[in-house]
Amino acid sequence: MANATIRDVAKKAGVGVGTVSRVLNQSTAVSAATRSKVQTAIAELDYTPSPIARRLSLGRTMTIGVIAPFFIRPSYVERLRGVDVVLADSEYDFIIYNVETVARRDACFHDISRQERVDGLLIITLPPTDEEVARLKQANIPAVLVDGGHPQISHVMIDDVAGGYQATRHLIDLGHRKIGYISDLLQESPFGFRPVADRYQGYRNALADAGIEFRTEYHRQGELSRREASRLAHELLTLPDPPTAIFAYSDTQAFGVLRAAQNLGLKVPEQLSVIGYDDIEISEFLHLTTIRQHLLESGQRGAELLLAEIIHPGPPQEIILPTDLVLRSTTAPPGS
Amino acid sequence: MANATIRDVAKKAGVGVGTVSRVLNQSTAVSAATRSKVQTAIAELDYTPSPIARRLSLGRTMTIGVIAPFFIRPSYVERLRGVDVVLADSEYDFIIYNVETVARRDACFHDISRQERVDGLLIITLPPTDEEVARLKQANIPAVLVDGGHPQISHVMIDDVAGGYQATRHLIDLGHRKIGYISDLLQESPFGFRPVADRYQGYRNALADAGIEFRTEYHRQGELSRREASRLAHELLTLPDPPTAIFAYSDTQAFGVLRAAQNLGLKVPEQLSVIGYDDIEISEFLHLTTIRQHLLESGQRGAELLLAEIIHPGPPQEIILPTDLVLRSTTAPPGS
DNA sequence: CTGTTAGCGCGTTCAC
DNA sequence: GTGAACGCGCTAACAG
Repeated sequence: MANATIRDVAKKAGVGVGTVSRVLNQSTAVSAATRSKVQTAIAELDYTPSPIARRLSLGRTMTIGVIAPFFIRPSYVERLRGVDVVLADSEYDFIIYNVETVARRDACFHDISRQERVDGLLIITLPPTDEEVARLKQANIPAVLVDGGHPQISHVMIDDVAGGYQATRHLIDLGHRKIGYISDLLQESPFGFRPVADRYQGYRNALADAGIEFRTEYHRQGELSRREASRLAHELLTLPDPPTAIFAYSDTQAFGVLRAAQNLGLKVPEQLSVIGYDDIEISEFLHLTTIRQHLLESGQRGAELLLAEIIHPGPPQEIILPTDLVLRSTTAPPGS
Repeated sequence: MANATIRDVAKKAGVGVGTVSRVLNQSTAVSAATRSKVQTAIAELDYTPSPIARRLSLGRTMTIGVIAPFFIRPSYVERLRGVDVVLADSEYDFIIYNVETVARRDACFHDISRQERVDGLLIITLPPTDEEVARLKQANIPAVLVDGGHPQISHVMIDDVAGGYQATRHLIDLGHRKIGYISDLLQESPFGFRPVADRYQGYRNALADAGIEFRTEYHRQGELSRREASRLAHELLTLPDPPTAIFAYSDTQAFGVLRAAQNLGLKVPEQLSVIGYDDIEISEFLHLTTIRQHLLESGQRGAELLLAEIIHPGPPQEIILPTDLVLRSTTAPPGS
């Protein structure tokens, strides 16, 4: 038994297909009598309109694309979850474009802007180039950025400058003056992630505001892994005048710092304070003081923005989400 | 400038739309001359066929649905990633149905089997009821289960009985005779997860094979959280005759056990051996001995199975993936 | 080999 | 208020 079509319903109800379509779409111009006739016919046939036919006719795909490097890190999943929360209750489906390489990212953008696959695009973390933005505009497909900014596109970002400031400031407030920073590679980040530069900026600002001079040797950059962070921390801690506190760009890296301290026999937080960034799941277990981002919320807000923009296009909006300091047991006054 | 249609291409190339369609679909019955004419026209117009129109005409949606409780635990993300690996290179899109409650799961199944939304369904972890299976069969939509089994549906499962056996056996081989097991709730698992029963069975089998009597008081069940596991472990370890080793249903719970041991001043692995299950990211950092599942591969194999089944439907297949023992530093001979 | 035509299922004028 | 006809862009079957 093939699925019933709108024609079957029309026939069964003794009306035209136009009328059926009208009751389906809440058009008011239908008499109560015929409306109920149609509705019972629909019920009897267990009829559901075909989404694909609907899309073709409407010229809208009713799906929104989410493009992101989801599987690199858990935080993307959390953002995606926020997106899901919003979209699940909408009439939109969403399809995921997982992008783990620059090549694939380009292919993805190219594809999307040419084909009519999505009604809107949610771009997580991967800042589009000006050219890509232009192409999206021209193809007239609404887009919003989550965790990334662009003057011509609506975006919701986390205030990473403030987050970096907050972390550093916390250390300063505890009395630290010698504060190391271990970050992701500032230059070579594959997609040019903004947060890398922003958190660093926050670190610098906090130092400056407190009248603490920035020391080049206290800033180490490396690939985003625990192992590498551990190596970097070891360098920092074996300096002639080592820092008494270390701020790590991510919790993962903070764990590397913890490991290095352990290897050197340094007690945390008595002899070394450590603060991370992200508040991933395991951080609570390890009592890591860290900066929490409102990841789920950022996904939600992004999806809401996009939905709104699909309805009425407007000027680019900007939403900035704050960060929270999560106080646990890896930070304390120096030499306590 | 609206996107070019097949008609525009036909006109520009001076041929009929049928011919254009033929070169698009690799039909061999086209002369080299006209084919190249068409291809240049396509290139000049930057033409891409409309997926939606194609779908309507074909009667296929070219998308496959993936339904799973993704965001509850990281392991789902890993499976999903495997799915993505396979589907990204296919012509299928995939859309995710995130299911976190039984109600939503039912709604999801209902929806999918009625509407023509997907060409195939990948169901992760959520075993469908017989009625749901029947409905899928009737709606003629291919489905495969990942991390779940059903006699009438192709599935790829991880051999959790063997995994539970492997974990327990490892402890026995080290010389332990008093082995506790902390598991998820056997009865009340919301969706009736199979792994819960299977790992328990593996535990029992290993015990039996080694001639060790099962002791009820050594088996504790509780909700899947570190906190609860910690509480349970505390109970176990304060028994008059406490176990010398504990097998935990998940790494998360194993961390709870570790915490309990720490609180009681028990040295791991000298005074207590602990083995987990999953090998989540942080486990390596914490040196947890555990059982690793081939999660990504299970997603891949599932997607491959589904794709194959969409092409030629056949009898249900079964793929069983082994588990690996990952030896680290939380297990040792008793009293070592 | 290739042009033409009839659907795919629905939304939407346009007359009645 | 309501039915009939047309079009969305493409594929497939049928002539030629």
